[in-house]
Amino acid sequence: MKLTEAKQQFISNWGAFGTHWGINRTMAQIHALLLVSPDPMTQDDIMEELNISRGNTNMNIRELINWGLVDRVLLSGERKEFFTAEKDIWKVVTQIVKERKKRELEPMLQLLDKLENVEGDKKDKHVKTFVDTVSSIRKLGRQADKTLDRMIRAEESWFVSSLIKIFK
Amino acid sequence: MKLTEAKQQFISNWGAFGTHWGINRTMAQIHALLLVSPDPMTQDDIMEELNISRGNTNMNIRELINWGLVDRVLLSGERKEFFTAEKDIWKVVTQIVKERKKRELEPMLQLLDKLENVEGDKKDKHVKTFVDTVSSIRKLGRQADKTLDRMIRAEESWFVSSLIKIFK
DNA sequence: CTCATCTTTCAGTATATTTTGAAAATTCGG
DNA sequence: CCGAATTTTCAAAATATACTGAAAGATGAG
Repeated sequence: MKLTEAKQQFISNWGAFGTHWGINRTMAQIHALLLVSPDPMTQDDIMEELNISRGNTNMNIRELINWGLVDRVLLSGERKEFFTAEKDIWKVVTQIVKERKKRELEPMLQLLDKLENVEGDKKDKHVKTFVDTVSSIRKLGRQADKTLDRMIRAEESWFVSSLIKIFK
Repeated sequence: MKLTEAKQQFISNWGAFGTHWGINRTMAQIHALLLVSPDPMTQDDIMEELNISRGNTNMNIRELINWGLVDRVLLSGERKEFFTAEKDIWKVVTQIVKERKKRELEPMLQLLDKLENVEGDKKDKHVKTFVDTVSSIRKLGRQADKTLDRMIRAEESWFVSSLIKIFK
């Protein structure tokens, strides 16, 4: 397979993959494109390569920057802004975990804490099932939260090094 | 907070949470409802509680069954079908991981294997960056795949017991 | 076998999300 | 500063996704 085709496939599949994870297609595709591009690219480069509008490109680049996955780069002698993606995949994963934890897990845990204190007689099976379910989700969630914290703090690749040895 | 309100909040927030993970709102809500319900429920119970149509209810229950998160239950003396959700949260997580691994991670790894063998001179920086990126994603993915396999096979709660001690 | 009950399907409709493109705002070299 | 180049915004349009409800299909008690 030729590079052009391979690149095409990578970008298109990464986009589809992203949609299963609550990330929109275009955002994932721009990220994929930057990941496999050796040099920083401009908005126009990206627009042309992916055949998308200026507005769409701009919005999604901004979102990628918010997620900490893409950086604005200023090249001397150039008026335009250039963009580049973090290439260290471990850092990418860490960054995504960090953001999703903050945006999704933490608020959910706060809610569960509150819901666990529902009024009512625990002998009522409706109350009991509710409290038990909420409580077990909360406990698992808290544990996941701690584990992810550790992972984020780890300098070295937790997933790729520690786990291999420990669990084999 | 009263049980009715707490239940309402749990269901509604679980639905919103689900949408960030590629699961549709209704499917997540039905799951949430069954998780906090002590007894199995019929389609009509679910329709009424969530104010959704018969067709929608039916489709989403089926999907939950496909995912292995909900079971059809036949109560003796009853003509109707009843539904119940697995309440052990660890099992729920394991089941979800298993399905998503099969549906998403494995096909992606197959693609990456193929793409890593792209034609072209590795001295060309475009080829090099592409191969390096694909290769590092593939390696991390393979590792995740193995780790998840181990997690799925584990009888005991890998997340809640092993990791606490090992990484503290 | 019959028929009332329950389940499934799916075309049409509604809703939500994404994308466009042109206009407004900003930036910076001269 | 000026004005061309560049970036950003956002209302409208396009697309994708989810939901409804009625009709068709399946089931099982009698």
